[in-house]
Amino acid sequence: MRMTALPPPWDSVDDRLRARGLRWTPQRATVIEVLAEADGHVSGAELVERCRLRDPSTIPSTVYRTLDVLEELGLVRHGHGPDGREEFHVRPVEEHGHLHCAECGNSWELGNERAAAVADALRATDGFEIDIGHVTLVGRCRDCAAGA
Amino acid sequence: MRMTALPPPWDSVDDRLRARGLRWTPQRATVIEVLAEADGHVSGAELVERCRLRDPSTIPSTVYRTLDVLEELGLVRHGHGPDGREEFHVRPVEEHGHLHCAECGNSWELGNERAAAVADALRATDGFEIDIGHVTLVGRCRDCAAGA
DNA sequence: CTGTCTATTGCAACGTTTCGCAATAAGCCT
DNA sequence: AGGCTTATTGCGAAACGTTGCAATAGACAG
Repeated sequence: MRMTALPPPWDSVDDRLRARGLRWTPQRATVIEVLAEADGHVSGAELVERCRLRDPSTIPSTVYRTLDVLEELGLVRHGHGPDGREEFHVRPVEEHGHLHCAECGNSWELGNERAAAVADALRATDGFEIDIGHVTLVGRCRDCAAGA
Repeated sequence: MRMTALPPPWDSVDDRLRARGLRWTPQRATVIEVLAEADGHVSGAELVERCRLRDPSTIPSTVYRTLDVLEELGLVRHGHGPDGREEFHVRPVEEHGHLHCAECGNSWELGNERAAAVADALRATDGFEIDIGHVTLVGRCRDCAAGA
């Protein structure tokens, strides 16, 4: 039924799972297919919904457990949006963070170099290596701060 | 039934509510009493549980709604723990952040001055005024980073 | 003290995510 | 192809929060 082969890094997931004593199942294949088409950010609920589109018998807990496994393989990373809900970084091409303005509600990405400045500040004071992509930093953007 | 008056800033909450056209109710009094004894950090679930101890008829949604109101008055601030769950900063004596090591699971507070370094780094690059207390920064602590 | 206005409550249902457990089915060996 | 082992699944329940709505009850004016 599948017309095209999955693009890397998704093409060899089945072998990588088996190499670890884990198993390749149709449910996992569904999640992988959805992820392969979803580069960027997706919430857990979105992922479940898209899987259900392909396979109406999809069970949420299976999706979440598959995501856990894929995170161990390094294929996705989970983080948390401004409201604390789960958010998955798919195929993280580049490390980046997220900013969210509590006043106007807008969000921005925090690119590599600028994220590095934050990471450096923490490393210098605490020796702490922050995972900048894990949480959404909340505060007020330049414009809202100026207006208040 | 209450033996002692509430300490500031809790002593005049009723008047401050009324001054805004809001109301002083027994349910809100219960939440205030619990908060007055809980300086520091408390999760939403803990707050509900402690309220239920005083008043078994406590309803969760009422507690959460009261917390929203108190946040508007500036008496509490909500944030998110490493797992994204809600966490309330009660009577924030000093602004501070939180660090959590994903490897060893320990957590630390990020005091005023060190938090300022992070805030400065962001302000310099984006003009973004971070609310450092809102989220728990996740990463690896000095020891875990060294060991890996 | 009574009446009016509307903020708040209680309740029930929902959304997101996690967990335990018994049944199923991958993977592998012969 | 058949059998064994155990990773996964499906399912139900639970934890944490949020939301809509009708009923209740603060606050204030007269």
